[in-house]
Amino acid sequence: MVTLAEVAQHAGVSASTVSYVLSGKRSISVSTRQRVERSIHELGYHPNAGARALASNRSNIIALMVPLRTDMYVPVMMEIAIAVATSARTHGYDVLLLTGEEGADAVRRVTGSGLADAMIMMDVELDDERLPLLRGTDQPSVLIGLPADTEGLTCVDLDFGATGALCVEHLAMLGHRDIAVIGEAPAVYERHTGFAERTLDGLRSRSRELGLRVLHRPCEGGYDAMSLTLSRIFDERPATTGFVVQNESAVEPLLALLRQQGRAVPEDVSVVAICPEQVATQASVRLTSVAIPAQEMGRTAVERLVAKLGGQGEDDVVLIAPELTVRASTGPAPAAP
Amino acid sequence: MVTLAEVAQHAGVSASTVSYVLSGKRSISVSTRQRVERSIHELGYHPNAGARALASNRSNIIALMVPLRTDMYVPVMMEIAIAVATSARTHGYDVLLLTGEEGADAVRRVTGSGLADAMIMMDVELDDERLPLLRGTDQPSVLIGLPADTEGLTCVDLDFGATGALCVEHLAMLGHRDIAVIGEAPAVYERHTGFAERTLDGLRSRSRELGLRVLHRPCEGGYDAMSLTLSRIFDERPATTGFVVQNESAVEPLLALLRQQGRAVPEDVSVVAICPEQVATQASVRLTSVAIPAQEMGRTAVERLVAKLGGQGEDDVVLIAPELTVRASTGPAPAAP
DNA sequence: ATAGGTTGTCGAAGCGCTTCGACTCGACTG
DNA sequence: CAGTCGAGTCGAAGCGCTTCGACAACCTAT
Repeated sequence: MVTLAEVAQHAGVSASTVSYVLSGKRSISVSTRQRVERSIHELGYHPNAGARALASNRSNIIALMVPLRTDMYVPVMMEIAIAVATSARTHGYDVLLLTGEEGADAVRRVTGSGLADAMIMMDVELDDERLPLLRGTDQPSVLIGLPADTEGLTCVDLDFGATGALCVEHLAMLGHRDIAVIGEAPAVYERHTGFAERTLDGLRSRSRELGLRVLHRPCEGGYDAMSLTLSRIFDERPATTGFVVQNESAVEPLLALLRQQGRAVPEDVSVVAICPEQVATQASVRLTSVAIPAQEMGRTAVERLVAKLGGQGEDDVVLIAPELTVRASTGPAPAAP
Repeated sequence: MVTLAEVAQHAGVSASTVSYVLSGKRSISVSTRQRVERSIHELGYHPNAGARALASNRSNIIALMVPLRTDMYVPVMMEIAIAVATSARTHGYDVLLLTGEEGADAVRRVTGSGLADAMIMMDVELDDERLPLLRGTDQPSVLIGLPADTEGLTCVDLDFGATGALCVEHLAMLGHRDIAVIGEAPAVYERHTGFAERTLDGLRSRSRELGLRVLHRPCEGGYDAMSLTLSRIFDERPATTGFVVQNESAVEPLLALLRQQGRAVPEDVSVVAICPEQVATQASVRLTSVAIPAQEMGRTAVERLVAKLGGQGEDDVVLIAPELTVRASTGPAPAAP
């Protein structure tokens, strides 16, 4: 293993000079710099991470806590994780992958040991047990998701309130008056991750302004659950012509069931989904949808964190504006019979 | 930040004694151990990761390289990644998340800097550019996936050859004679990740032994591609009654199209899928399938790696035996008309 | 009683890097 | 021309930990 000292000797300078070439914290003459850089290259030198962390008190590692529940929003999570890893690298950081399993202990361990310089937490619950720890430490952190109390925290999330509003605006504009919302599984509401409630709040208050009738039903994914939910919806509100779907795994069942009942999309009923682009474009009907901007969320979180590490960022909440893409699943409401 | 020395002082012993309490590498009297442990607890001490890595030359970190392509097998990848992170923790390791983006450079960087003690590589291609590096370093590594030449490498993967064979055996046993294989997207075959070819090889050779006719067609997922592929299959082999599907995103389209054509599953045609459990159980027909054992793969990879780090493991290939679960999508072949 | 082991503890020497103060040398100022 | 300044470089002091050799203190076997 090549060390700084060997590079220094090879280049005929002192170790500290090599260090300054690497960090750029003091000026170095062009000739020296080039000589050192050539030695580094020739010897294939890589600074030892441990030594560097010890001496500088910074590890250049960002910890990323992902939820353990692998049964939900998995593609979105993965996309965020990869976006975090990729952007972190462009800022000179590596990413340590923590699962939610350890919970608050993981936070203590990582901050206590100096393993990571900062932390990104995904899938934050409204009243998360890890939040007091984050507030109590001087280690920078960014949440992806929105807890109940954001005081002293930096959060990044899609503006789910605006997302809900946007969906019903689109349907209202097309003349739909009776809207059904296929929500996430009841478990999601019970866990209070918040985003589902926020969507609903935004959607309801905009509907009220627009004079729409809204029926909300949580729904586990899959055909059986969807079938039951759908028949109940039409029992209760036969005039329903617009659907907003937030549960990815209910999308395809919904489309299949509507087809089966002889209701054409978008001629008879319109469907707006809140889901990743990929789901929207690969469904059996190309879906009008509000995308979940996973990449942007990951990238933004890293940028915020790096700013804080540089002493510049301040605590605040970044809500990403939703964008609705019109595809083939929405159209004008049918004329009343 | 609490240091070893502070713990030592608090407990009234020397620093080295505290270190030996922590590592257990020398015997310590019960009374001293208890005193030290109490001090550690009271002060909330966590060993500094950088200092430890520097002094011991081991970081207790495992690097995990995931593919950058976020468009494929994503849920499986995520499940593996989480299984790796979780198992690694039970062995005292943390996981560093690397994306494929940096390619071979990432391998050099991580091994060169001592950032990680070992490495797990997912989505290995048949002739991967990173393999020479892995062979050339003394850093232990495990691949998830199977390259062309496994000499000097440790690999973990599902036995895709046996998987293909198992699928056709099941169909043959039910009396099906004409089998169509809906393969992965052409891009997968072109990238030579290997698993798709191995499935096909195993499937073909077993079919030959069983006297089955096999028609293989690669297929991008989605409805349009599937529709085209399906009509070509029935044009060429009208007697087809058995399907093996390896492309997750073709599963639902296939079922929908068959339904639409009036072919009942499993009365008229049988479908076997190679996919994660979740896809099999959530599809519109509960699918007879061979599961991709993501958790087991991740766990096994970590166990292998930890064994190698302990100087015990040897290089070899671990092929996980496939298991076929019979559900509602396969049944006896219809009597010939 | 004495040589030889064990057991438990300590001190000190690093691990490879960053960073501070100090030093040299040439260029500029008044 | 002396004094001042900035640019460029070096030496040395740690960062917090592990680990080796040393050394008491005690036990066992002769």
